[in-house]
Amino acid sequence: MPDSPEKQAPESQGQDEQQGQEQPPRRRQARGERRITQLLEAAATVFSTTGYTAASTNAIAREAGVSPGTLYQFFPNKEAIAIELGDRLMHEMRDTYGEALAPIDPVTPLEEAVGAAVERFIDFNCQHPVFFALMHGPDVPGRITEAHDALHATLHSRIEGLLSSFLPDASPADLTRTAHMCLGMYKAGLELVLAHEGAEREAYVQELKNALVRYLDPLVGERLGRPDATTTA
Amino acid sequence: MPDSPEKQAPESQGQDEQQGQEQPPRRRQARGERRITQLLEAAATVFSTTGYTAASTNAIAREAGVSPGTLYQFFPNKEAIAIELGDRLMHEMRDTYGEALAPIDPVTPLEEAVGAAVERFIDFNCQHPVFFALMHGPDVPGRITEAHDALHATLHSRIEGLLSSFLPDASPADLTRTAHMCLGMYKAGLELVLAHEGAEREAYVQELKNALVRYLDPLVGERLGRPDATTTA
Amino acid sequence: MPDSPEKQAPESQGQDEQQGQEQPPRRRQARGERRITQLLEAAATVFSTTGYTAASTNAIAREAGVSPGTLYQFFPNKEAIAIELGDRLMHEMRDTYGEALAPIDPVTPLEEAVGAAVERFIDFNCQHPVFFALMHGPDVPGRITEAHDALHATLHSRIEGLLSSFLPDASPADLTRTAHMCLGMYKAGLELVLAHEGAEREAYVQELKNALVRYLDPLVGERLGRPDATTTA
Amino acid sequence: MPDSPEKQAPESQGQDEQQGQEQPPRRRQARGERRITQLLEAAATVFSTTGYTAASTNAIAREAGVSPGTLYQFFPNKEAIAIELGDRLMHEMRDTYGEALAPIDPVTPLEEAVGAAVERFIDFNCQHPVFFALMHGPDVPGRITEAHDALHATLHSRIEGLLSSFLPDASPADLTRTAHMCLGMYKAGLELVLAHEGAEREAYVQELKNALVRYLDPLVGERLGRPDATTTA
DNA sequence: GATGAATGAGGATTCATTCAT
DNA sequence: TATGAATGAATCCTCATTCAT
Repeated sequence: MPDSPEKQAPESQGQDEQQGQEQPPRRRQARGERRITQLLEAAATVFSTTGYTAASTNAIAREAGVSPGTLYQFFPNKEAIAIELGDRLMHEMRDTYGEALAPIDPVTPLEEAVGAAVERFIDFNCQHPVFFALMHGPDVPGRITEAHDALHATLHSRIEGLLSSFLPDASPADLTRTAHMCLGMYKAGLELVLAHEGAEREAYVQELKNALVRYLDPLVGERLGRPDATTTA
Repeated sequence: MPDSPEKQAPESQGQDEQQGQEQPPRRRQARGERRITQLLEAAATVFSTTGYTAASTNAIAREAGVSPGTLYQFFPNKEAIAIELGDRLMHEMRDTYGEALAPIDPVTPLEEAVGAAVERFIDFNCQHPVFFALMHGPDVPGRITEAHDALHATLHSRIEGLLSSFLPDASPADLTRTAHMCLGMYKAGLELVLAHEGAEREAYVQELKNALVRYLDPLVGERLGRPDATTTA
Repeated sequence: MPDSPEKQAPESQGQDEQQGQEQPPRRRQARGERRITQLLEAAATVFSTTGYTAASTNAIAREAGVSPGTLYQFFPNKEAIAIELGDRLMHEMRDTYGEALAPIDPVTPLEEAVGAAVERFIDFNCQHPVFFALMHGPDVPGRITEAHDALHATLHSRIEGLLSSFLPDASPADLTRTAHMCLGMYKAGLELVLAHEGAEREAYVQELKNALVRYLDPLVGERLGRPDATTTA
Repeated sequence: MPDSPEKQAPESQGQDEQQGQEQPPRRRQARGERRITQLLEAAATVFSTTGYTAASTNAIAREAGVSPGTLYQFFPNKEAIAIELGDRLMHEMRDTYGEALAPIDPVTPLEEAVGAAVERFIDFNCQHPVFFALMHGPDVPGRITEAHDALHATLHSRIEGLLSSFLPDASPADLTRTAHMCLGMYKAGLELVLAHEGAEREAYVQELKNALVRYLDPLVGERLGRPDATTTA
């Protein structure tokens, strides 16, 4: 993991520290920050192109136009790159869409909320194709991968947050489960959406929305005193 | 499929070498057949342990207790192993559960049909953990892998077949799309199911069933002139 | 060779040896001989296709339609195959063209003799493309290869024989040297001839003849009292 | 040529690391350059020992005393090594003997010119035994190898250049053909020369000269108005 | 920080050869 | 004889990582 924002010792060799910026060490940080961004962008490209497992650190360095040594000056290994990349993605998602996946007015109809969330989710993926690669991660279920897991956890908690306003009475366990199911459906749907184009893609988007709305609808029945809500419980 | 084109299988062979020696002149094929089975079992283990991408042919050979050369006498490469493995899995699924995923009596309620299919699907996966690894395949979306694709296609067509009896009026395109969605939901749900145990696992099984039933229910409402389409309860 | 050529190989059950051919053991030999021929033909194909060094015994066996084990029943290794192949080629050459490369009437003009020899040599090569492969052999000069050397020696002695009638007064050492030069030029020319087609090929054939005639002409000058044989001095 | 595109060679570097450090910032390239030289020398040894086809990259790395990985940092494969090696040989030949194989004074007698060229050619080969290995290349005629072809083309064009001053009136096609023949004879003769030692070697050298002179003599008859031009007939 | 050279174990795959049947 | 399975060392090449400069 790259140096956390501060944490940045002036290190050795101080020959160009003369010009009086208010924080001379900042300079260093800025350059390092640029390198990191550069590397992460390269990693994003490589991950989405070849997949996480098959991606090589050398390939990432090459794509970034730096030497392998440089890469290892900022990241201790491939995993760390993925983690940081996931982190930044999550931050960007938060910055772009706010704390919850969608601002939920309690009276927003479910379809609308789900529809908006799906749209945003897909948009985000189209702008950041790595997202998909990281979310699927190394193709083994048991193998726990920090990067993948962190991303997953973040997404999960966001969805949980979103759902909690729709399902205020659900038990935590149920909420967690429902959020997992939604995330799973999201991922599955996303794969189908990305695999198609044009009208067919739109059809899959709609299908994903349908699946989610229908899945959630019976659960939110109690909201606003809807009378028919008979669900699994 | 291993490259030797004879394929004169002694009929009665299962996973082990019990079968008697009816045809002495062809005994050595039997040894090869056994090796193939053994290699495929080893591959299954390795694939499920490390994932398809990270699995190495040497690891498979080692797991099977043979030399790398032996593996290559039967399979030209990793992909071929996966293909054959997928093939055999599909055959076994067919042998176990019949041509369609479930025999569908037109009056079978949707829940029942879906429930049974899900149960079987999950059972099958528990008995053949490779299935999961093969279904997820290499972690890149674009990269087409024959093995993965073949498996996918087979599953998809089976689901389509199953659905077609429920949705006799759906257009082919809709049917295909719906089947894809179901398969995606299946896969997503399976991942969750396998990630849990005991009661929690059961809860996820139920959740998967719910998701599928609710997704499909509005589509099959017209079946048998049901006017009210109220399902889950 | 009583076995009909159908390839019916009943293999290891010896009940049909009763019918009294005059030499029962002959049977075996005949079959073996056929196998050997078959293998040598396959080897010829593989050698000319991939070159001697890159040719593999497995490939030869496959090309011959037999198992590797069978190949090793007749030849102890790749080298032995090449040797036998070279041997048979030499015999065939002898059978086809007689003991010397050309029947040399002492009054045959040099051009005619050389021309005929070149033609035959090239014809032979076109009918037996392995010849070229074997003659070039493994691409190292020092590495002594029995097959290649035997072939070379045979060719050399044939050329020597041919030359001796033209150069009756040459010392053995000179004769040997001249024969080596001729063989070298032959080989070099052959390579060029084979690399071209049509008219260009013919031009190279002519060029090869020219080179040889001009090279030899001064040496045979004394024959028939030709007066002009002044060469390099 | 090794893949690093900078190539900012400090000019004065020979086989060893004498040159001073004018450009400190680029010193590490020098190490790489040294490695490349070292690898090429090792390759030269291996190629001449085992032949191009049988040479293995691992053997080259071993001979150079480095790990296989290091070799691949500079060359993508065996072929590339051969190409670079051939390139450097051609450059060295040019540096040593000038642009044409020999500076041709129009009045130089043919024997003299050919004799000098042959001497140089053979000397060069004795100092660079790889040359032979590269020139013979992979032992299959059809298989085109860049390295071998490049070397051949260079040599051919040099010979063509040399010949053109002797045969100013020859058509391009004839010139090309004649050059090919000369090169072929050179190669064949070289093989014989290298296969012998002492006086016998000298005898072969002489024989090669004879063959070439006699081959070319009738073609250059017209030069300087020599009236006696007796050619092929 | 930055470079690029270096590593060596490990990847897939092939091959000459042997062996049980 | 013939088969084809088996071998294991050797092939080429890649990769994550380290290190001297």
